[in-house]
Amino acid sequence: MDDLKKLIEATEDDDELLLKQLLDDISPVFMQPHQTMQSGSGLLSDIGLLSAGPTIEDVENALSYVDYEAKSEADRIPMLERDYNVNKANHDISKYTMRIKSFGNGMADDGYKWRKYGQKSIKNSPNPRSYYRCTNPRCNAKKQVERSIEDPDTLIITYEGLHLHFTYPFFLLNNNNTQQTDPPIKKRKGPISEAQFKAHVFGAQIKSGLKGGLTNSDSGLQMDPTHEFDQEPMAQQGLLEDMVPLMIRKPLIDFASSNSSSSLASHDQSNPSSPASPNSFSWSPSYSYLGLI
DNA sequence: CGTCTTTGACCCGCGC
DNA sequence: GCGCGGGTCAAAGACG
Repeated sequence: MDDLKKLIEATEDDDELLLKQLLDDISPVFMQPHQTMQSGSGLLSDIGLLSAGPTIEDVENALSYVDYEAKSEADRIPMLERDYNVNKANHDISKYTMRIKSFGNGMADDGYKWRKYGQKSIKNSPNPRSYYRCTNPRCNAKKQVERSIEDPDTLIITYEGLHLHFTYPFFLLNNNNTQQTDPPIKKRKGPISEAQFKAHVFGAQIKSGLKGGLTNSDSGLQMDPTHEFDQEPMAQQGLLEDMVPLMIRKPLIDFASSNSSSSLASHDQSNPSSPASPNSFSWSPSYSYLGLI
């Protein structure tokens, strides 16, 4: 509960708008996915389990998609090592663990802004693990990064929770959403209600997680250039951002619905140079907060 | 001077 | 019940 409270407090007041958008997005489209959602009895219950996330299958598909992309854009994902691991507890994935080749540099930089909140040395490993949290107060995403013991060039990155960056941007696709609000982010003022918060998260999860089922893989990447993307220096190094976002993007394909977009990205991104260091890793928070929802 | 990172302390779940 | 180890907090420091 405390966590929830904190999160709520952390949200900004323009969240209401965002919430609305998110809620609007909870359309059948989002729900169609895999069994995780459908099988569940209730939407809420499913979500409560966090099952709203993509399934392994989705991830795999997405990754294969990545490969595909790499061929056409050789420079974009070259450093990715396809080898990846997906941890999942049920059918859903609430956490992504992947290994990528970091050719020496800060490959852990996914272009998003994360705030490092801890670092720990891992037993039997000379390499410390770094903990990152998304800087956007509305986002509970966390990320962990550590260097592989066996291969120093390999980074093990784990994303946990839904990263808004991975979701919103993609909803802009096709439609010009008229209302893109991009609310300028103000500093938090009033907290939103718990219900709102949940709804918010809920919506976000659904989006991002959404499943995959989407069939068209192509659309995943085609986002409308007009939006914030243009300004977003996202994939500078093509790393996590390439992977994770893609994983989620692909599935989203049709979600054009949204409008949400917004801001999040621009907000955090203002600073192109990302803080991530070569060995940092980050992950995000998560569902646990809602845990309950 | 504000923001972000560092780092040790603290918390908590888990296995013995 | 206790110790270990991973995850988080938060004060202090570094940096721009």
